[in-house]
Amino acid sequence: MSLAPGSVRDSIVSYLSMIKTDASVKDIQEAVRLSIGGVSPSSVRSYLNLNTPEIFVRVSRGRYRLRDGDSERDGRQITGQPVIEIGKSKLYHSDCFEWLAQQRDCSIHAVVTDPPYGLIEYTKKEQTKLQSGKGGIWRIPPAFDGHQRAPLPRFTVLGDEDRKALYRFFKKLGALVNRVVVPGGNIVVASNPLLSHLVASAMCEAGLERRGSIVRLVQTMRGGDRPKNAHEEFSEVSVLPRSMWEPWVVFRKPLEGRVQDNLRKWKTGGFRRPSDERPFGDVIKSSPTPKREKKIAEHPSLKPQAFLRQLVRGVLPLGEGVVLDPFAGSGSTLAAANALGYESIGVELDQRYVDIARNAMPELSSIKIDPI
DNA sequence: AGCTCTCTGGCGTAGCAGCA
DNA sequence: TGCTGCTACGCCAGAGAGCT
Repeated sequence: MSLAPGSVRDSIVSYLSMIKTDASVKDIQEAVRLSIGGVSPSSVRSYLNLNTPEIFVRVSRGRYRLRDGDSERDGRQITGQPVIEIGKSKLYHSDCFEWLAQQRDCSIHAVVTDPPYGLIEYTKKEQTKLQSGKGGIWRIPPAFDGHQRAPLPRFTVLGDEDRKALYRFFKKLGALVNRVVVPGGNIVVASNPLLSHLVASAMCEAGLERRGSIVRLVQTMRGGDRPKNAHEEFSEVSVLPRSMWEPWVVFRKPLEGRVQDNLRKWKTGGFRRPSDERPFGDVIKSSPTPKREKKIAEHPSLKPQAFLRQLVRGVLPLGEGVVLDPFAGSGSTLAAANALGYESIGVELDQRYVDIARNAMPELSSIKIDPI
């Protein structure tokens, strides 16, 4: 009998995580048999043994349990003190899902974040390859004009299962955020034209209201190409539209009463106008992230301060409250909030980006940007 | 971006040695 | 004697790289 790769592993892990204690090899074998059918007993024994101590702990002869979560293993914290505190900004080194699960209801007023898309691209393995500049699924755009370009994630490598995983990822995020954010709070999530519909439907299913998109007008390197192997024959064709914008999907936690009630009680329920005369608009002219900012914070998807500050300023209608970035990266959103005098919290899983954020946050927030 | 080809490494399985 | 620990091995999905 041929099993799908990983099914024995998933079955063992699922059983041990369910019983939350140790079990005998015999019990584990029986659980695997009930779960996925007849499996060679030696496969189960072998799998347990080969993955001890990474995944399993051998409690005694013939007895195994699941190793405790990552947070215990690599020193990351779920709650506790922030690892970086600059001005009114705090950065926690943690898994944001674990971190959000520990937070009080209604303790955040807005969320601005650029989550990891593709997921594959942001796994530890692919990140290591990206940092080493060799291998991996990050695509290096051609240097046709003599300029070296930064690696881009290849969203097209996502298959059906990856898209389902992405949907689950955003639904889980939406549910956690929905509890932690106050009624009327804005949640703005960076996306791209190929995946924004998935983000929107998952977050809405989690209970958030979709409130349109904010368009970051920026020339990207995605799409626009002529048909492969027929460039000359179809020189007038672009297979996929060249992306000249980036959608930031806007959600709102359902209001409690009227907008004015929310504004009085929670300080949320709308966007802050750039000026008395101008409403907050859904198109923000932008440009690629300036070199000097990339030099300060070497993160593959760093967004420019000029753009982030307009966005972060807008999400707190009265300029009061706490802005959260659960995928803080090198802390650029926190830097923008700090420059505006807003209170902000970031959560970042990767120690390397936390290390970068330590210097990047004060440096990015001290950059002078011309008033809007 | 997307296709194709090569080849690595993860995974499942078989089977033997040794322990309880 | 039965169960567990451990090693070797083969398969194949998918990573990596090159090309258009």
